[in-house]
Amino acid sequence: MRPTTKDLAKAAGVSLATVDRVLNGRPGVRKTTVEAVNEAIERIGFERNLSAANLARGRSYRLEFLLPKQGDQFLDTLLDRVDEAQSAFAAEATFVRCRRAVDTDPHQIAAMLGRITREDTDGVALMAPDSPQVRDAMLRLHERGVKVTALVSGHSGELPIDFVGVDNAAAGATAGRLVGQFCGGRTGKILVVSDTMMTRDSVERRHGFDSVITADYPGLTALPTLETYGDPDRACRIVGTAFRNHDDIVAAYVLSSEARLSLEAIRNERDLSSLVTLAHERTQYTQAMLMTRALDAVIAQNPGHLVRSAIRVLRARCDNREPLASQETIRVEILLKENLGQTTDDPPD
Amino acid sequence: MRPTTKDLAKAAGVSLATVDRVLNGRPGVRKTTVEAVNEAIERIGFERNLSAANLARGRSYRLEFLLPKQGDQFLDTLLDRVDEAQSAFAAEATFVRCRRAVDTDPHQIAAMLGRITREDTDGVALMAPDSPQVRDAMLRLHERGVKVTALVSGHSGELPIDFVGVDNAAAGATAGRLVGQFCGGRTGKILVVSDTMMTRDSVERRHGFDSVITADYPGLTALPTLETYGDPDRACRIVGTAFRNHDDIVAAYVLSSEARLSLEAIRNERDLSSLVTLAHERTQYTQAMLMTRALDAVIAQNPGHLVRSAIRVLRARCDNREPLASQETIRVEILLKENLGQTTDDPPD
DNA sequence: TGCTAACTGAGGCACGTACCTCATAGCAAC
DNA sequence: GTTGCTATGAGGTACGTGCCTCAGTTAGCA
Repeated sequence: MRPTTKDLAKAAGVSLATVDRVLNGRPGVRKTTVEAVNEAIERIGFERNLSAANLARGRSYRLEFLLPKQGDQFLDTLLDRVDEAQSAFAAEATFVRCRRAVDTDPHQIAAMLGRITREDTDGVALMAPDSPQVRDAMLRLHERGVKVTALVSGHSGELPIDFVGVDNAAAGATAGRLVGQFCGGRTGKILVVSDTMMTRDSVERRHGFDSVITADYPGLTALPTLETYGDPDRACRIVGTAFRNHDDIVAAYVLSSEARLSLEAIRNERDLSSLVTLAHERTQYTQAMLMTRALDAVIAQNPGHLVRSAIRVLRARCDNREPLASQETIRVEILLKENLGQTTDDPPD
Repeated sequence: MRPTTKDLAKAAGVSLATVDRVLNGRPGVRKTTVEAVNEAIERIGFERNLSAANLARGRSYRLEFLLPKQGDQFLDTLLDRVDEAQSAFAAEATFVRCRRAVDTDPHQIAAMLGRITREDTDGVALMAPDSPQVRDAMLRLHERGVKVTALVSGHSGELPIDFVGVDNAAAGATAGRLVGQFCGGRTGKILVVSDTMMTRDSVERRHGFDSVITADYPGLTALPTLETYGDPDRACRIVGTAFRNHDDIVAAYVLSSEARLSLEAIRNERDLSSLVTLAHERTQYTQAMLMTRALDAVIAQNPGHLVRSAIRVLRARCDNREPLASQETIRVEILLKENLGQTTDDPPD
């Protein structure tokens, strides 16, 4: 049988009350006594029974995901995973809500953050552009005692705020390496397209991508990033112009999480299988494109893991614990046709 | 507040005792009453409080990992992860032990399995060669009421036994695709090396690899698998012979989880950076080789996830639940220098 | 020496579920 | 009407921890 607090009390030669004070960091215990209890913990190998603790505490965590409204497929999967988490974590007294910003306007998002209070929310996971207004609102929210973490895309500056997502510079570098290798010695230009460069993830990916290409593939040149702003007409126009200006485009890299718009614009101009093409995030669309080999590879992050990780980080913060860094690192995944797996939805944690 | 069993009893118009009988599938309840309770569960959205249930039940799971003794690095990481799991799952009344077969001999392993009883073990995760003796012993163990799952490498035949590991055919196919793409149109032979082809994972990887190479890269030919049997001298000898017999080797693929032996044998003959090289599993060695780009890519499976997944599957079986298939799929990971991450040890779940 | 403040012990209730016993109601067969 | 059976209710204890109160002890200080 595992030792209980009772055993611990006996072993440390103190009462249950004192054990309780030490275990829960409550005041009113002499230093020497604290040490005696800690020594006894080591000695008899005491481990808190989490089930009992949770039960007794009756504590609950009210968490909120705040996501952009734009309807790309990656976001849809993310929403599905939040839904899943909702029921999965309910058994652990963790209640997850999800709201989508009505607007991508930073002021709007900042205003939404401003309306959140400790009364109804313990923690917030936010996916939003990197702007001063948003940063400011996050900071104020944090000061009001609501725990905050950035999701998928980080924020500049020294914020006392966690980040749950991939290392986007590494993701970009990975894309760079794959494009470089897949081009196999060919020389020419690389088309780089994104919805917007307003988010930090896009900027970081671009940097990572460039660093590999310029260092190791002198025959390849990455063109300046084209921004579609989510507008199909604009996408076709600027992509068309790029192809007219450069007749030696050998590869295309779509930075942003919404690949479809950009890729379809490119497909208007060229047969995708004649180019080396890379995109981000596993969606119905990118999976289908991988299967037909119109896409050569996809750089992805696991949405389910993102969501669960954000929840774990926020819960840890609510308990004033440090989140386990190693546990919460999100991997940069590389997907080919061959390792997609059977399922449409994202695999495990 | 979440509804409790008491609320459920009231809602269903029955007593707590009956609710308990229904929830735990105990006999002595009329069909119509069972239905009434189930209806009430739906209606009021009752969810069992796991913490309370575990506490009250005081149930524990005694699980055992049985791993081969040979000391390759992948196995070492796996052992580390089992150690980690040991403490991580202790909070959930799950006690994990780990033994290493004293011998790789199937009879020996079968004998070890034969000695396991329900008295001290609820479930076993086994990593062993695919042999009739082992299969038989697994089956008998299963019949004795001990839950069994195969780890990393599966077993042929229709066993009533779970498998936790990657789809090795897909892993091989992924390797094939990468080798093909990285060769970038070059023609020649591919060296394929393994410790042994006695394990099912090696055989499946080879099949997957061949299927992609023959289908999509007619200029490349994969040579017959060289088996080192873990013997450095033998490795050097057979690899040397291969290079003497074929002067157009452009790539090398190491099938087995121990890459070092084979790669060093190859390094004796050629500068690794002049070949496209792929190996399996993330180890200190393969990571270092990736960093120097002596290896072009590594196909990996997450050891931490393997261990946790095996534990979850066994626990589910102990409770006569179905494991959540989607949750337990192990991904085929592709590692390049760029997406290794910072940490030496394996990341998250 | 007394006083105060900090520390400690004893005990109890609560959390939600599991599992036990015992009583009783209903029903059917003889 | 007795017996035997099943279905159900009522009530209890237990699990290990959190958190509370209150009384009692000790240490430090004037």
